[in-house]
Amino acid sequence: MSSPSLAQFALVDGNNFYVSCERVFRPALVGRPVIVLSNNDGCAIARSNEAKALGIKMGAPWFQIKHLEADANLVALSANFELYGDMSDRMMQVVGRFAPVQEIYSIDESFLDFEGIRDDLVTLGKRLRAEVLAATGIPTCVGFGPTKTLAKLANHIGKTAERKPGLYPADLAQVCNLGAEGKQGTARLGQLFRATEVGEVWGVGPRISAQLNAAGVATVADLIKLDLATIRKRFSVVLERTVMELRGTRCIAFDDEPAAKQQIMCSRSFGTPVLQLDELVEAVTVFASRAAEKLRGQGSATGAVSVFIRTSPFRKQDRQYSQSVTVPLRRPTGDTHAIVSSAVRGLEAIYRDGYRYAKAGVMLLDLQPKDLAQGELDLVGGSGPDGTSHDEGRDRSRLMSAIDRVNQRYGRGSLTVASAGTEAVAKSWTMRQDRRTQRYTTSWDEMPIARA
DNA sequence: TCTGGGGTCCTAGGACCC
DNA sequence: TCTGGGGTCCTAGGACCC
Repeated sequence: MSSPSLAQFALVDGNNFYVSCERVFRPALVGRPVIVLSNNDGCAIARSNEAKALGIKMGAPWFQIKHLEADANLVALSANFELYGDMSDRMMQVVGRFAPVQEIYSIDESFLDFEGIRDDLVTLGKRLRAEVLAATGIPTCVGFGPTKTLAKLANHIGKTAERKPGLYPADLAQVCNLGAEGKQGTARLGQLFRATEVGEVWGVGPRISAQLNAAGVATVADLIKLDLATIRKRFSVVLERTVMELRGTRCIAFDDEPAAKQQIMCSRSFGTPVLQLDELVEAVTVFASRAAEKLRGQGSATGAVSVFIRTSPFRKQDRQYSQSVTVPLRRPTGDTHAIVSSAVRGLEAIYRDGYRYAKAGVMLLDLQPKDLAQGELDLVGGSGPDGTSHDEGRDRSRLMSAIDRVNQRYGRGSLTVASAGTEAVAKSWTMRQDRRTQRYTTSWDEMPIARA
C-alpha cells in the first residue's frame, strides 16, 4: 500500500441493478430467482442472488435455461431500459451528494472522490447505502480504496461477503474499505488478496485470466508479486497499470466530466431472420435515425457513416456472411436525411441475396463538434458543396431540433423519415420483448397504481 | 426456433514519406 | 551479389468494461 494519507476513492454500485429496479415495483419478486433478459429476450444480462445460486451465468442463452421457470420458480423479464435509465438518474443524484465530485461510470456505478473528507468512511458508506435505499429502493454496495482498481475490488469484496458468507470476513459485507485494511497492517489485506481470484480484478478478463492461471498466477496475491517489466513484456501495459493500481499507485484518473463520445452506434439483432433488402433498408433507416439523434444529443456532427450486416454465427447450418462498409460524408453533418441516405447506400453496396440476416447496425465515426462543422465559408454564392444553400442548411438544422423535441416528448419514433416504415405493418426485424414490465416512472399510462 | 448492445484503449502491421 | 532506416498515420483486430 502507498502512503496512508492518500485520499480514498469509493465505488458505489447497485446490486443486480436491473433486477433491483424491477423489484422496486414488484415486491413479490423479492426472495425469488429473477433474471432480466437482453433485447430479443436472448440471454440473461442481470441475475438476482437467487438466480446466481441456481447456477445461471451472465449471458446464458434463455432457451438453455428456460426450463428453470418450471423447475425452480425462475422469473424472467424482458429488459426495460427506459425504467432502468430513470432509476439510475435518481440513484446517481443521491449518491452524488456524498462527495465533492462524482464520476458516473455506468448505468449502475459511480466513483466518488473523498479528497479532503475527514469522516470515517465506513460510517459514511453505510449512511449512503441507507439513503439510496430509502430514496429509490435500490440496494447498493460501497467499496473504498486509494485507487479506482482497489475501490472496485473493495466493492467486489463487499458484494461477495454478503452473497457468499465464509469467503471473506462478514464485517466487510456491503461496505468495505481496503484503504483501512492496508493501514491495519498487511496481514488481513494479504488474506483478502489470497482469497480473490485474478479474474475478479477490474481489467483482467477471461483471456488474460486464463493466461495468468496457466503461468501459475491464480490470486491477486500472486499477481501483485509479479515483476512489472515482465508483465509489460509478456502481457501489456494495461495489465501493468492494473498491477500498479492494486499496489496502491494511481494510474487511472478520476474523470468527473466525461468527454463526448468518439463514435456512436445503433445496432440490433432481429426478432426473426431477414432475407429481403427492403426490410434491411427499413431497419438500417431506423438505426441511422436513432444514431443521428444521439449524435445531435451530444452536439456533434459525423464525418463518416459505417453500416454492417451479418448472419447468425450460432446457426452453423446457414451460409455465413458478414460485411461492413464505411461511407465518408462530403462534409460533417448531424442531418438525419444525409446520414440515413449514406447508410442505405452503404447497405445496398454490401447486401447479397440469399442469406438469412440476423443483425444490422449503423456506426457514426469521425465525430466532431457541430459548431466546427457549421463554420464553412460561403464563397460560391450561397450554395454548399452538396447543393444546399446555407439558409436551407439552417432550416434543416431547425427541423432536426424540432424532430428531436417531438420524439423526446411523445416517444421515440413519433416522427421518422419515410423509409423507416410505419408502425401498422408488422416487421420481422423488430425485436421480441414478450416479458417487459411497465415503464413505471417515465410513462403516464404505465404508472403504478396504489390501491387503498 | 431461440445466443445483447454500446463503448474504450492498445497494438501490430501496412502505406507512405524522406 | 547487393536489397536502409526511421518516422508518421491509418486501420483492423483484440482485449476489456458494463
